[in-house]
Amino acid sequence: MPRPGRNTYSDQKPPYSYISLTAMAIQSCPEKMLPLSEIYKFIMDRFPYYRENTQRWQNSLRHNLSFNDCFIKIPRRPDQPGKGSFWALHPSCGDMFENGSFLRRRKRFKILMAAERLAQSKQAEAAHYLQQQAKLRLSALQAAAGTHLPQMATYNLGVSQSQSTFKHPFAIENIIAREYKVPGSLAFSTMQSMSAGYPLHNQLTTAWPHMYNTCGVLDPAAPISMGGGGGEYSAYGVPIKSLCHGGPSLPAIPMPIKPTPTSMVGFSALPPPHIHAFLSHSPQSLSPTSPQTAAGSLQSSPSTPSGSLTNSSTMQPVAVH
DNA sequence: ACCTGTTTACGATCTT
DNA sequence: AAGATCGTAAACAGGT
Repeated sequence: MPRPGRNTYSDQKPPYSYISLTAMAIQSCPEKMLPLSEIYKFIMDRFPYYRENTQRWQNSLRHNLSFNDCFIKIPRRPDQPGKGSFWALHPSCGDMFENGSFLRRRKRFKILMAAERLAQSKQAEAAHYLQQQAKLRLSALQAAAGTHLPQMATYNLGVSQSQSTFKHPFAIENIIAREYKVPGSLAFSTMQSMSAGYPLHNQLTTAWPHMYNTCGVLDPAAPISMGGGGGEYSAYGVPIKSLCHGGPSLPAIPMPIKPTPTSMVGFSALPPPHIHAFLSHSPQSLSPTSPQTAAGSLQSSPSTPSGSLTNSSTMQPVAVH
């Protein structure tokens, strides 16, 4: 693994996949969306390696943008003249990386097809039923014992807690600032950040607030088609295909290769991102970084040591198969 | 012409 | 070994 210089990886190839690099770029801007040219620029600015052979890697990068469901295309509004569309991260794409490596994802982010969603909804029903049963038993126990048993964390879902402190794992300071801090162990810290949930709805409400309902969750029932303007655009100028690659307008769910123990329990219904974030975090892991601004931290204090994440078991968002 | 975006194909590498 | 992921090349279409 190349050891980075103060700000960059010098001329060596950075240990990040194009997906990571693109996500970094998108995360680095306040709007959480960037046109292709700005993504190029971000990468070239920070990684000299990519100042050469631009044809090659830019082609690869474009391929990744189109091919991977974790990237969504947001068309420019009439008041945003320029070439090409904006690119953003899908609200549910955060849980892609593990192993502490940005070279390879734990699983590929993929949008579910209708049949898979149906199977999932059935699992969700079962999960809900089991949860209700557990609640009932708990209540019965409490009543019988006349005591107040501690609430199960599962039922104690604060919504606001994770929003203000948590930084998306693709935030540049989360990726680079901590990299190599403690060789061998830092990757693990980063992994914790990457595999945890995050309130991506924050950024998406910025990028396309119209697609979010009051819970801050991508709303599958959000206004879709609006006649007249060409048919394939939502009421807010977002092309349907952009929101859901190659399929109906359904929320995307990361698909693990294999169900994990936690996901097998029955939490197959993907919780809203903010709840998922809460579920995925131990209290200690909520503030993974030192207080520094999200954008621009790379330039300002790249060597600033940041707090490492504590180990916490992560909850996989969904089980399919 | 050039840029952007999509798609297909293939080989390398890694994980299970 | 099989499958998943990644990187690369290339063809093509559409827009500016």
